[in-house]
Amino acid sequence: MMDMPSEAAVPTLADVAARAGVSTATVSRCLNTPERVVKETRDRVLRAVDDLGYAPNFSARALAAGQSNMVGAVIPTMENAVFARGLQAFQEELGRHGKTLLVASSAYQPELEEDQVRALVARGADALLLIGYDRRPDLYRFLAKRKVPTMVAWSFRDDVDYPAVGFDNRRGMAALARLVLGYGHRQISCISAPMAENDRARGRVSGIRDALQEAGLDPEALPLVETPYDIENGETAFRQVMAEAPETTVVMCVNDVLAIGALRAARELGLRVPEDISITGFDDIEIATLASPSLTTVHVPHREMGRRAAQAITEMLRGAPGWARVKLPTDIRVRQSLGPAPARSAKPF
Amino acid sequence: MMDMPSEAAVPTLADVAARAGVSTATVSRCLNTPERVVKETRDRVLRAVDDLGYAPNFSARALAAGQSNMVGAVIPTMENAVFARGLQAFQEELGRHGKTLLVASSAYQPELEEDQVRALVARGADALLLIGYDRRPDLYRFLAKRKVPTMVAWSFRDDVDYPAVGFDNRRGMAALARLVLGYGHRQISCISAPMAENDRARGRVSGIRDALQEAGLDPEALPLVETPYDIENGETAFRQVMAEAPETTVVMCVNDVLAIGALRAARELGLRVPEDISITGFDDIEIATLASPSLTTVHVPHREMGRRAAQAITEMLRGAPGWARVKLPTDIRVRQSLGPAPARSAKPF
DNA sequence: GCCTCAAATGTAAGCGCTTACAAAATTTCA
DNA sequence: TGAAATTTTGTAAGCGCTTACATTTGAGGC
Repeated sequence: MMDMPSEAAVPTLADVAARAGVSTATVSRCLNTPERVVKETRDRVLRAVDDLGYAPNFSARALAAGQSNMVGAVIPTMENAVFARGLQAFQEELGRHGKTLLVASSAYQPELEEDQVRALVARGADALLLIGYDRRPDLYRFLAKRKVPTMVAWSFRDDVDYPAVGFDNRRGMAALARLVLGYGHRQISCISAPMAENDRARGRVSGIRDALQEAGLDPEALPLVETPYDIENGETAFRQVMAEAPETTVVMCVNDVLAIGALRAARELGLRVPEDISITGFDDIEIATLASPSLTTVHVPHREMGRRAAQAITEMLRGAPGWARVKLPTDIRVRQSLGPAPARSAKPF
Repeated sequence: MMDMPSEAAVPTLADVAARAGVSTATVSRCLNTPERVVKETRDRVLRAVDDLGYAPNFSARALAAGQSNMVGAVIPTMENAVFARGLQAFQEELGRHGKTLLVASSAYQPELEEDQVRALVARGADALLLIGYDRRPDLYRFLAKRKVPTMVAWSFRDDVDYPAVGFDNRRGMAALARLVLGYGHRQISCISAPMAENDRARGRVSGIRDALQEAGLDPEALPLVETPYDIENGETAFRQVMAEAPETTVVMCVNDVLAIGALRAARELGLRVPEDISITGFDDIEIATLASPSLTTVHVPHREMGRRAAQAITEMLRGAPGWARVKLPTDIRVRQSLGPAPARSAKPF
């Protein structure tokens, strides 16, 4: 090995051109628009490419062509499975269209998300995938000014005219809440992620309230604890809920991770699920089936969402007219953690 | 909105220079080596940057400077938590050093991994993080030729002189196997991921054999089923193991995901864990604690590995002498899924 | 006050590629 | 058969930035 004198320098387009006896323009065309080059020349060029082990320099290409074939995504976290599955599908589909995915995570911090977005744009991302709608108008303005096609995922609102591939968090949760009510529960409590910067959490909580209202219950009376996304926090929150609203018969969590925590806390408190108390989640990630008892939750078509998002972005990049808006359906997976409301001795009779 | 005539073009270094009344070189220096510019000028330039909302074009920067400040990582899969946690830490630490992470996944396919590596290099990755040692010499040669500093993670071998941050898969598993033997088990079976292209799986299986040998048992007699990384496959494999070696008292799986599958299959078969059969995993990902019974497994310091890998790569990039080699310790987490070997009626006595 | 030397800034040459536009080669058709 | 139309290839001008090297400016010493 020992550092060859030089020679071994990385080959460039010009080297290929020289070896094939053509101009750099022709080599470039062979690589990008082969049909515009006569077969004989093309073969010669491709042989040179092979011989030299040439690989294009994407920075140069991006600079010259004014586009990078790279799309960026900023997700709240890489640490759990919520986004992993959808993102994997997103990446696969992008790959099919010759594009690369550049992922960044914001750790659920809005300022960090802004930084990451700007960084991705600076790095030349042709388009962006963002999670949910909640962010400062500034950022949207920046994106519009730079003309970076952007798409929202994991959320879908009929009333906002912006490219999106997602589902209706509110309706999905409302459907589950109706089912819960159907099981006879009247004392519903809720554990939510912080709602301030998170339209998905907000939507889900609203969904519960919608169902309460329909059932003639007071939506504002819903006992609610907010806590960051984390199993441990789910445990703590469950304890808090049970302390504040001991008559609770079902705890609806806005995501599976919190629900798993709640499940664990219930066990520690000696409460049987679902005999003594029911618990529900949202997302239907892997742990929902693994937990025991397994978790009743709202299923989200993660992979399809990723795939559709990639297709939509590809179309936007091709300058397709109109805004891609795809609303996917969610459905409910009834598992062990939800049961009929117990008759509570604490209840007045 | 409606497409402003032009004007709104993205500002460049030259625009900033013009507005600040300096040369582009000075602006560049303000951004990259501020200490080489006198304060007064610097302030003026930075104000111009702000006014214009200038953001550097990284493609151009990468092209001109010959380095991208981007490091790539190719992991076998994004779909489960094994790599997510470590990668998150890796990314955070890189960010601290002003570098960005570009992730690609190979879906456990060697050819795809090669493609991804080449793609990352073409995209200008300054350095690469790869999982495990197993890959064609070709690729290593390519990397050496292009002089891309590369580091192996999630695996560590004393006998291979290559930058690595990992742990000794073999020793880690051997330790667990010794513990298992200590519980009185003599009929050990194993479920492994495909070992052909996966040195981690191979190492772990060897670890079991080491312990068997020490205990005076025949390491070659170990019943072994290989199957791809997936919960369902773990279930199937468990059934297969029990069919082929019904006297088994403990099934050691080379990772938690397969172990979870085994756990589930055991339940379906009406076997109590750990009373009738014990099951162990490797990795200590989240589901290990969530499963019920919880999983006895080998704990891997994922976050620290990611962090250290980032530090090591940063050093290599700074041209630090020698090869960064960090071997991290693993330890055993004893949980419910491992119990004493049952007295088997099938045993001769 | 003048000269030396260091610090600050400017000049301009690329980095490797794409792509208008021009030139050359080939085909078409009267 | 030759001019026009068409296809293929070449020429060269950037894309936005960094960085040797040249130049200017200012400080310090006598």
